Amino acid sequence: METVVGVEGNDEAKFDDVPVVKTSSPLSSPREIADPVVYKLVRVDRDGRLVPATDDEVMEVEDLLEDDKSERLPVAGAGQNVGYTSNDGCPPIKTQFNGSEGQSENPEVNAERSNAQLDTGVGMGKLDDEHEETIPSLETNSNESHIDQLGSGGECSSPLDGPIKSGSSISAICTSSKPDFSKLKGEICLDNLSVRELHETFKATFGRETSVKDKQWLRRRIAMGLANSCDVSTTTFVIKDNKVVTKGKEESFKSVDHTPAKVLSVGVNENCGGSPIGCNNQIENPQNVCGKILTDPSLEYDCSVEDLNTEQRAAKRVRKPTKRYIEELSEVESRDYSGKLISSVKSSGQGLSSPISRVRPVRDAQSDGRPVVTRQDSLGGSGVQVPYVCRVRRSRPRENFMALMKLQPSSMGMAANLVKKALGVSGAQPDNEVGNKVFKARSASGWIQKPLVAEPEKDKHYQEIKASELDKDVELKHLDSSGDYSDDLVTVPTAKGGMRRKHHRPWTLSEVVKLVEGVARYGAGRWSEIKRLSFASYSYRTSVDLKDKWRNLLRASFAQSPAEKGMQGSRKHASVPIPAPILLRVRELAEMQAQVPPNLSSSKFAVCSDRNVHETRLGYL
DNA sequence: GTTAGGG
DNA sequence: CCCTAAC
Repeated sequence: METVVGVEGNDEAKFDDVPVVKTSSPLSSPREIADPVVYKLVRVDRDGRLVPATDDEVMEVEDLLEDDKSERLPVAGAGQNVGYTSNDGCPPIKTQFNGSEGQSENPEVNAERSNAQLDTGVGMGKLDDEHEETIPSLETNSNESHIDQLGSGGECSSPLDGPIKSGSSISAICTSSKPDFSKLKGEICLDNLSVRELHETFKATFGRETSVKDKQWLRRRIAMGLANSCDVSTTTFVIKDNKVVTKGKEESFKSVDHTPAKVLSVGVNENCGGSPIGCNNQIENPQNVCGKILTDPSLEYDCSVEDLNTEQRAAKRVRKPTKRYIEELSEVESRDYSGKLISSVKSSGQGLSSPISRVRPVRDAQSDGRPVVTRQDSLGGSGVQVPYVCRVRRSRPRENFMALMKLQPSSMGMAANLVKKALGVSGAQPDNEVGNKVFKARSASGWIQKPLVAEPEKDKHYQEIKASELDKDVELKHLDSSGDYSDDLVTVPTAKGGMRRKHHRPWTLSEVVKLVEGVARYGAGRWSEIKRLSFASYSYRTSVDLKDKWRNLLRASFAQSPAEKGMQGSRKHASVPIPAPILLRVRELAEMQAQVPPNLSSSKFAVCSDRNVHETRLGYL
C-alpha cells in the first residue's frame, strides 16, 4: 500500500495493468484516490514508462473509486479474501504464495496480511520486472508474474494454487454450485449495475450467492468470472449462446496467455474430474498450461480443473524437483493414484516410457538436493506429473514383492511385465549396485513396486551398500542397521520362466572374519549356531549363506595356498580380496576340523594352529 | 528348521 | 546366491 505514494499508479493499477501493458491497450484504473495527495491516473507502458491515462481510463476508474472511498482498505486481493471468508469458495492463491507456511491453513486469519504482502509484491513486480517472462528459478518472481497475468480471481488463481489442501478442500465447494449463465443475457455492463444487480449477476455467474457489498469487488469478481480471466478491465460482457463474450479487449485475453502452450483447454476439460488421466496430456505436452481462458463457463469454477491447471502450469515451469520432493510426491501420488494410474495408462504405452523419461528429473533432483521447493509449486506441479516419477527404489525389490503382485493381479499384470523387463535389464548388469545404466531398470521396477509397498528404509540402502562396497571394514559400523538390507534383492528371470531372486550382498571383510571366528568357535557345519551367535546382527546372512561362504573360503584358501607366492595377482577378480592371513586361518580351521584335503593339511598346519585348535575345540566341546 | 551340495 | 534333497 505504501507503494502508492512513491508511484503515481497504485498497486491496483499495476494489477490491472499488467495484461494491458503487454498489449499496450488502455490501462486500467488506479483506485486509491482517497489519499489527498494528488493521484494521477497513469498507465504504465510496456517499457515501464508512465503514460497519462486516457479519458476513458479515467472514466472507467472513477466509478470504481467512488466505491472505494467508503472502504479503501481492500485492495485487489482484499475482495477475494472477503469473498473467501464469506464462502467465496476459491482460495486466494496469493495468500498461499506470499504467506508463510501456516497461512494456507488459515486463509481467513491471514488474509489481510497476505493481501498487504501481495499487493506490495505485485506492485514491485510490476515496476521492477518485465512480468512478461516467468522465470522458473525465481519463485517469487514467477508468482508475481502469474498473478499479474492471471489476476487475483479465484479462477485464475488456480494455476498458482499449489497446496493441495486448500485446493482440494475448496474444490468441493466449488463444484457444488454451478454457474447459470442462462440467467445472463444480452449485454451486461457491470459498471451500471447496482449492488443488488451485481449480486444477481454474481450468482448467475458463479452459481452461488455472495454477501459482499463491495461493488468494485463484485464487478471485478464477475468480470473475472465471466471472462475467466483476471483482466478485469473489461466490465462489459455479452452473453451469447450461454457463453460469455467479452466486449472488446480481446487482447487482454491474449495477453493473459502468452505462455507457449496455451491451447490446452481441451485437455483440461477432460481432466475436470481431477483424475490423473491428465497425465497423458502432460506427458505429451508438458508445456501445457491449459486454458486459463476457458470459453466454456461451466468449467470456470470447477476447482478440480483448477487443480489440474495448477499442476500443469507448475509442470510448465521447469523446476527441477528435489530428491525429497520427488519421493514425497511419489509417496502421495502412489497412494492416491496408483490404482487409477496403472489402469488408465496401462495400455497407452506411456506407462513404460514415462517412468524412464522421468528418470532424468529424478537424478537432477539429486544434484539439487535442496528440498526447498515451495510446497505449492511442488504439490501443484507434481500432482499429476509425478505419478510416473515415483520414488526410485535404490535397493532391490522386496522379498514379498511377488507376493504382493499376486495380491493385485488385475492392475499388476502390466506391472509385472514392466518389472520383468526392468529386471531383465538389470540382470544383464550384474554389477549394478551403483551403475547409471541400471538406473532405468531400477526406477522402473521401483515405479511399480512403490505403489505396492510402503518403503521405510529406501534411502539408507543405497548409501549403506555403497559404503560397504567402498569400505568393507566400515561395515562394522552398520551392524546395527544392517537389518535394513533385509529386503535388498533383485529378481532375475530364470530359464524356467520363474523369477529368481538374487541377492548380492558382497561379503565384507568383517563378515568373513566373523564367519571364520564363528567356525573356529562353534565348528564348521554348525551354521545355524554361528549365524545365531556370531551373525545376530547380520540378519541378511542366513545359515546357508554362511555355509556357502565358508565353502568358498575353503576353496579360495586351498586354491591359493599352494601358490602363495602369486597370491596377489592370482586373486584377480575376487570381489572381496580376502587377506592372506584370513585365508590362512580358514585353511587351518578347515584342516583342524578334518575337512581338509589330506595333501594340503599335511605339513603346514602345526605351526600356529595349536591355539586355534584349542579354541575351536573349546568352543566346539 | 538345518545341512550339504549342486547350479 | 539360489534351489533342493536329505536329515
